[in-house]
Amino acid sequence: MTATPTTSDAADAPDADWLRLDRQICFSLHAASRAFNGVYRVILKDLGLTYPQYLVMLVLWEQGDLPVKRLGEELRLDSGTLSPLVKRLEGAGLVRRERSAEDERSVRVHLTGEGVALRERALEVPRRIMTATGFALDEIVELRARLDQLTTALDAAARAEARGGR
Amino acid sequence: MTATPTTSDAADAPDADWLRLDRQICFSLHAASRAFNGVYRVILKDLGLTYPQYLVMLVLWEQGDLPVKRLGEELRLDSGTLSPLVKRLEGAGLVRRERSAEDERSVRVHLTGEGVALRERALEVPRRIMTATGFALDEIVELRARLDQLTTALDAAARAEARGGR
DNA sequence: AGCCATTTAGTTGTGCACAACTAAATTGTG
DNA sequence: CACAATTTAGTTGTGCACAACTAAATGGCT
Repeated sequence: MTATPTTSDAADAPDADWLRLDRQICFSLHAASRAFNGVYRVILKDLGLTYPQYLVMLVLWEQGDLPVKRLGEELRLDSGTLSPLVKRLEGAGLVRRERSAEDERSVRVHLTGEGVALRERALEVPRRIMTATGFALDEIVELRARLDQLTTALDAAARAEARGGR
Repeated sequence: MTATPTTSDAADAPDADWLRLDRQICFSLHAASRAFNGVYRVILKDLGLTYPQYLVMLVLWEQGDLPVKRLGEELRLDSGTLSPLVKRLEGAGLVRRERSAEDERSVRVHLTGEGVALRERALEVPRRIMTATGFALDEIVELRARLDQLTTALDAAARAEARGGR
């Protein structure tokens, strides 16, 4: 925004400006994510769930019992995150973990009666979140589309960077 | 999106639909945040920095030496996160921590020569990130504005929820 | 059958986020 | 001045994210 002596072309601004801009972009996303997390934290406290635990329960409510592998695919999380998380859900009595009979490697996560029952109390959560955002439904949907687009591009780029480097 | 027997008013869809929508919204933001983090992780590995450490360095490069308190305000982080993070930066030789003489409570974070020097190598980071997003500059700026708007609303709502509850 | 690569969970270690708390210095007030 | 409230860092404990690794089961191949 400020006048820059080095160059006047917006697409090729001085590095220092890019660095300042970068601070604003990456910080914005980071902050938004944590702010969202904070709202969910407050609202979900009633249910005794954390935000990632809520995500797991949403998938189970929607799709029924699943092996840990499938849960990880749905949520883009690996076993290092899911294993202890699911154990905590089991400790809370919301799910059971059962080794599959056909494939002994696989562990299927089942909702307990208590886990199914919790869904009733969760039904009010989305509306409270919507209200908290102050956004209209179509704005949310559009933002979501853009974020998904971003995620797809970033995932591809991360893989490319990891491979080719530089 | 599917036909719903219970009601036909979009603004008052059945709770189950809202729950499914919620899963999509909160997951999108969560995933985008982690995807962004992943790209930064790969790119910053060369510099020996994590994403939050990079944020701290950006603030210091931009604003010069600051007390921990001010850093926390800039980044929306508390001492529980910043104290160990800054110590790791100190361990890496990038900053020094010094108790203020005027106010013994305050600890000022100073860039070392090495910390200042690292800025040169960081100058290429923003362009690589921009490329990774696949977004044009104006798209990024617009997304950023929307995210900031979201953060502001969410922070206010979290405070309101924490107080008034329900 | 015997062997090897793959798949699936889990474990370990590091770092971040945040709540709840402590300790020390400072400020305000009677 | 004395004392209570506030400010500033730091510590502790819990949970998430992810890399790197292990262990066990499976499937394919010769």
